[in-house]
Amino acid sequence: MAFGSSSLIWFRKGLRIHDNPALDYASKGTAALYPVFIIDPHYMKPDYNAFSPGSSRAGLNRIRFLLESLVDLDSNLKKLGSRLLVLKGEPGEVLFRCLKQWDVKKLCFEYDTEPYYQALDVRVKNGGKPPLTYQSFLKLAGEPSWASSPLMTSRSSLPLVGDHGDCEIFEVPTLKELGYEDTEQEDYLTPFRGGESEALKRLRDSLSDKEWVAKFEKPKGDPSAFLKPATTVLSPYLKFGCLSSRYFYQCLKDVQKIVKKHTSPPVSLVGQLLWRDFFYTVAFGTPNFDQMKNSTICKQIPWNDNDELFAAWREGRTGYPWIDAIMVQLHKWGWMHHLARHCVACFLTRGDLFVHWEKGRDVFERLLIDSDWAINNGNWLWLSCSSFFYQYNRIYSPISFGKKYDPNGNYIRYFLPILKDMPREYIYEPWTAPLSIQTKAKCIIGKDYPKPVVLHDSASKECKRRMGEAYALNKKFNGLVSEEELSSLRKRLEEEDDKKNQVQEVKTKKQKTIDDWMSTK
DNA sequence: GCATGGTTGAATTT
DNA sequence: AAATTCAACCATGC
Repeated sequence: MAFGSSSLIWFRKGLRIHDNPALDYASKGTAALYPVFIIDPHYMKPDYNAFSPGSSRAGLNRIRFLLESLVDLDSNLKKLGSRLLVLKGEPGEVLFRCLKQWDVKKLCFEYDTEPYYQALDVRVKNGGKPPLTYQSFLKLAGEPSWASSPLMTSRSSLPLVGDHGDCEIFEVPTLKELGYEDTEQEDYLTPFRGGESEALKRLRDSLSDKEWVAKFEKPKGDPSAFLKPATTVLSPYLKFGCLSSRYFYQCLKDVQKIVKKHTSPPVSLVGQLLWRDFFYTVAFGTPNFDQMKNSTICKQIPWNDNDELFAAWREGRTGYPWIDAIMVQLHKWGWMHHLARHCVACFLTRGDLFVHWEKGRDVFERLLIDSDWAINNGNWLWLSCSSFFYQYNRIYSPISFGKKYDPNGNYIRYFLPILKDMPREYIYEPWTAPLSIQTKAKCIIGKDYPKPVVLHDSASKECKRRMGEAYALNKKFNGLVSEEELSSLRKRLEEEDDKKNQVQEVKTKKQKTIDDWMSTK
C-alpha cells in the first residue's frame, strides 16, 4: 500500500454512491480510501425525557431512516470492493484521531468548494443581500452550469479500504443495539424505507408516469391522500443525500424534453427543487434565520405562551379531527403532505392558537424524517406570516379545508380510529353530533375524543386582530420593535381579549337566566 | 415614490 | 362546481 497517500471520505449527509462529488474527489488518485461514518451518541442515543420516542435530537422514525440509509450505503460500497467504516464518539475528536493515526492526506466531505460554486455563491448572495422572493431568486440563480453535463451516476470500483490499525470499527448498529426497545411495533413505523437504493427506486417509479411529472402543480395536490401520496416523497432522500438533487433535476429535465407541455417553477417539480435552494440561500445569508428575535426578516409578533394549547396541538388532541389526524400522521409516519403541514402550522400560530412558530418548528424538526434546517424554518416563517408571506387574513379552515378533498373523512378515520364510525356529516365537527349519534359511533366528545380547545370562528378573528396590531407596530418601528414595545402590546391585547370574554360570559349568563326563566313558565 | 404581482384563502354568487 | 369578489401587505423594480 502506498504510504501516506490515503484519503478519507467523511459521510454526514450525501449518503450515496451516484453523483457524489466528494466521493469522486476522494477516490481519485489514491491508493486507499477510508469511507467513514461517525455515530454521535448525542444524536443517536435514546432520550427518555423527550416528548416522543427517539433521541434528544431526532424522532425514532428519522433515526431508523438514517440507519437504513447507512446499511444501504455499506452494501453499495461493498459491491464496489469497499465498505463503510462506522466509528463512535464525538465526531470532531474521532475524526482528528483517525486522520492522525491513518496518516490521511486528503479529507473529503460534502461541502461545495469548487470555484464554480464559490462564484455562484457570490452571485446568488447578491452583494450580501439574499433574495427574499422566489422570483428574484430565480433571476439571480439562472440555469445551473451542470444542467446538461454528464454526472457520474455509476462506477465499477472503489480504492481498497486502508488498514484501520487499532481503531475500533463497528457495523451499522440496529435500533436495538442503540438502546431502543419495542421498535418493531407496526404502529409507529414510517412506511418509507431509507437508503440510496430505495431513493433511486422511488425516483424511477415517480418518473415512470411522464404525464404526471410534466403536469405536477404543487398547490393542487390532495393532502388527505395517504395510501398513495400525492407527491413524490423524495424529500427525506434529498435530506440525507440518498438522492442527488442534481441527478433528480436532470431526470426531470429529460422528461420535459419528451413531454413538451409542462408546468414551470414555482409550481412544477423542478420548481420544488428550486424552493430548496431558495431557502438555503436566504437561510445562509440571514443572521438569526431560525428565530424571531434579532432577525432582519422576521416580523415581531406577540405570540402567547400557552403551553396547554401547544401540548394539545403537539399531541394531536385539539378536538379538530383534521388537525389532529395530521399530527398523528406526523408522529407515526414522520411525513405529511405539504398542504397538511400548512394547515397545522397555520392553526398553531396565526390561525387559531397564536403560539410561537419556533415551538412548532421544534416539533417538526424532531419528528419529520425529511426535516431540513433551512426549509423547515423558512416554511414556519412563511406560514406564520412572519416573513415571505404576509396575508394573515387568509386562514386555513380546520373544518372546510380538508373536507373539500376528503368529504368522507377517510384520512381522519385512518389516523384517528376513535372516530372511524362517526357519520360523515359530523366527522370534521364531531362536537356538533347529537349525543345519540356519538353513542352509536362509540365516541363521546369530551370523553373519548376531546372537545375543541378553541372555537375556530372567534379564535381566528382574534388572531387576525392581533396580527393586524402587530403588523402596525412593525410598520411604525420599521421592523425594529423593541422587547418592551412587544410585551406591552402583548399585555394590551390579552387584556382586551379578557374584557371581551367577560362581556361574552355575562351575555351567556344572562341568556341562561332567560332560558331558565322561560323553561319554568 | 408608486405601480405591480405574488406556489399554497374564504365567502359569496352563478 | 366554477367563477367572482374581497381584502390585503410586502419585495421588487422602474
